[in-house]
Amino acid sequence: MDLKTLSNHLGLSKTTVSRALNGYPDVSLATRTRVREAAERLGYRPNPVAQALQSGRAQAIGLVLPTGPGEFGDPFLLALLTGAGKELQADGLDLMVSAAAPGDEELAALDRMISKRRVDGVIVVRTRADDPRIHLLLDRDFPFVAQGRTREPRPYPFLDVDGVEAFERATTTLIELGHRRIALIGGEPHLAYATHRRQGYEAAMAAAGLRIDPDWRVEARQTREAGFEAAKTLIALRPRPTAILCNTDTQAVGCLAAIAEAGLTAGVDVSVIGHDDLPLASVTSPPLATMAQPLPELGARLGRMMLQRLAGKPASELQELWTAAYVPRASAGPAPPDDRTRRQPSQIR
Amino acid sequence: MDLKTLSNHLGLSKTTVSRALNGYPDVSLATRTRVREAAERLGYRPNPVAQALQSGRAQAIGLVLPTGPGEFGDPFLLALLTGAGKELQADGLDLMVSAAAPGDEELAALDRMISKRRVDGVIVVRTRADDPRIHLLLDRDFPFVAQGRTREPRPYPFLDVDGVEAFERATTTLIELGHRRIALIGGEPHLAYATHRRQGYEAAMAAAGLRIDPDWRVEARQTREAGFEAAKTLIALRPRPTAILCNTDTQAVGCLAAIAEAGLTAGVDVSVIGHDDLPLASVTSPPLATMAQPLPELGARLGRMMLQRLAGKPASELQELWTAAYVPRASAGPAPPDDRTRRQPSQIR
DNA sequence: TGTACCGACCAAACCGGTTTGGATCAACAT
DNA sequence: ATGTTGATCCAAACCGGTTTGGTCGGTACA
Repeated sequence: MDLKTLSNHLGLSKTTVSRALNGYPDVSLATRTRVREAAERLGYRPNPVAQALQSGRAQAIGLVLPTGPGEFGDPFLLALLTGAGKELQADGLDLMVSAAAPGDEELAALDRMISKRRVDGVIVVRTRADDPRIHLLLDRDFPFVAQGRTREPRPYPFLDVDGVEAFERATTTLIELGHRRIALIGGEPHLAYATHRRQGYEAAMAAAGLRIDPDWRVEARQTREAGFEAAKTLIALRPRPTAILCNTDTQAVGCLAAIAEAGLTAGVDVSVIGHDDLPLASVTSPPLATMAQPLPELGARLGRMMLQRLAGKPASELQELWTAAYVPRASAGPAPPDDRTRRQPSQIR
Repeated sequence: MDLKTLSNHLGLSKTTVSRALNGYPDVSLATRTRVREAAERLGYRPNPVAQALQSGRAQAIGLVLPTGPGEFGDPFLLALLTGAGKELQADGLDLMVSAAAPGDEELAALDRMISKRRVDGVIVVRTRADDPRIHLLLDRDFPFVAQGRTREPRPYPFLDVDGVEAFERATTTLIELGHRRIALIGGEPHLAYATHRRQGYEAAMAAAGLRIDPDWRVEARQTREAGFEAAKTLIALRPRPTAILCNTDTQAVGCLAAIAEAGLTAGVDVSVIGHDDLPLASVTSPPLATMAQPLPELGARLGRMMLQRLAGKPASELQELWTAAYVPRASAGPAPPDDRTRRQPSQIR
C-alpha cells in the first residue's frame, strides 16, 4: 500500500493525501479525517526510506560498540544501549549499531556511518581522555552526544558520572571506617574516568590530612588479571595498606582473589571498593562494595540529549554530570584494630 | 558529492557513470577506469538511502533485544550481537537494534521493523518453545534466522547449541565423579532450551540406570533468587542430593549461595554445574563448572546464515546444531565418600 | 548498396514520498 | 463588473540513485 494507491483509492492527488496525513492546514478538516481513516483502515505506512531520501534525515542514530578483547560482552554497554534505544524509539528513531575494536577499526566504522549518511547523529560511549572519535565528529560538525568527558576544549554534549566525586566519597567512606593507609589501583591514564577517579582519591586523602605513599598508587589495565597482579604488589608492602580502591569492579574482582590467595580476608584485613556495580559484584566472596551508576537512566538520558541536540539545542546546554551511589557490601569493613591504635596513639594513653 | 555532480564533472551522463561504477560491460574499459578514478579522487559515495529506495532493499538487518527485568544487561546477547554485526558489516549490511521486553512490546518492535521495511532480514535471539516472533515472521514470509529452536513444524533457519547433549554430558560427568543423587534446577518449560537440557539430564540418568526422584527435578525462573530458593529446597531433602545441575549460570550462582548458607561446601558436599559460562562463573566461590557456548562464533555464524538466507539458500539447509564445551571448575568435585560407600557396598566388604 | 549487428553512450522513467508554485472557485469588497 | 482574498486541491519537480529503452556511428555480411 503506497501513497499513489491510497490517493487513487480516495480520488485525491498524492499531494493532498500526503498533506492531509501530515496535518497541513490547507486540507479541509473533512478531507483530512477521511484520508486518515482510509489510511488507518488500509494499513498504509509511509515508506521511511523514501521519507529519508526526501528529507535528508535517516531517522536513525548510530552507536559504535567498543568491543576490544578485554571489553567483550560488557553488561555496561548493553544497559546503556537499551536505555537509549527505548528513548529514541519513542521519537521514531532507530538505533544502528556497529561493533568495532577501539582504534582504527572503530574510527573507520564511525566514518562509514556518518559519511554514508545512514544516521542523523551518533552516541559515543566510553569516552577516552583524548578521543579521536570526538575529534572526528567535531571536525565534521556531525551531531553527537558522548557518555563521558575528554580533554577536548571545544564544547560538545556529554553526560558523565562524576569520577572525582565518586572516589572522593569512596575514600572518605574508608577513612570514616578508620582506614589510613588507602591504596589505589588506578586505570590507564588515557581513560578520562580513570584520571578523574584518581583525582578524587587524592583530594579526599589530602582533605583528611593523610599522606599517599607513592607505592600505594599503581596503574593497571581494566582486567581481572591486571587487578590481581597489582593487588599482589600492594599486599606485599610493609606496612600493608588496609584498604584498596579499584578503578573498576573488574579489577576489584582480581584484587579480591589476590587477597584470598595471601591468606587474608577481604573486608576484614584489607577492604576493597570498586566502581560500576557490575552484576558479578554481588556474587563475589565477599560481596564487593562499589560505586553504582544508574545505567538504564544514563542510557535514556543520552537518548533524550541526542534528540535535543538534533532539535538544535546548543552543545553548551547539553552537559551533565551525575553522581554515583555508594553500594556498601562486605568487602569494605572497618580498619583492623591494631592499625587504628597505631595511628591514634593519643586515645590509648 | 552526488552522482550528478560527478557526471557533470566528467562530461558523462548519470547513467554512464552509474553503470561504470557498477561494472556494467556496456561501458568501455577506458571510461570505466576513468570514472572510478575520479570517484575515488573526489570521494564520491553513493547515497545508500537512494539505493535502498530504488532497490527496495534496506541494506540492514534487524535484531530485537529481549531486555526484560530479569535479562537486563546480558553479556550473552552483546557477544552475539558483536559477532553477527562484524559478519554483516563485511557485506555492507548494517545492524538495526531495538530493545523491547519479551511479549507484546517485543512483537510490536519486530512488526514495526519489518512493516517499515527498514531491514531486509531479522535475527531472532533467545528463541522460546512456542515463539510468537517465529510465527509472525513465517506468516509474513520475512527472511530471518533464529538462535535456538522452537516447536514450530514449518522449516526455518536456526542455529542452536544442543541442550540435550550438553546436559547429557554434564550429567555423565557428575556420574563419573561418583555422584548418584543428581538434582536438576530446570528453567521454565516455555523456554525451548530448558526443555532440551532437562531431556539430556533425564536421558543420561536413565542410561546410567539411575532413578530420578521426583523431588529432584524442580523448575525455577532464570534469576539468582529463584536458583537460591530452589536450591534451598533441594538441600533440605533427605537423603540430600550430592549434585545439582542448573539450567543457567545465573541460577547456579544462587544455588552456590544457598549451599554456603546451609554451612556446606560447594564442590565438596554438593557439586554444581551451570550453563553458559558467564563472566561471573569464574569469580564465584568456588568457581562454577559450566557448559560454555562459543558466543562470538555463534553470532558470526548467525550473521553468515542471514546472508545466505537473503541469497536464497533454502531454510532446510540452514539448520545447525552446535555442541557446548564442558568447563571444569571447583564447584564440581567427586561425590562425598560416605555417599559412594553407601551406593557401592561391594567395594567395601 | 542495403541492412544487420555491435559497442558505447544517454534521456527519461522510476522508486515513494514531500515541497513548490500554481489553479480553481466562491465569498466579499470596491 | 472587477478585483481581492481565502479555502481547497493538484501537477510537476525534487531527493539521488538505478533501470529501461532507446540513439548513434561504425563494421561485417549478403
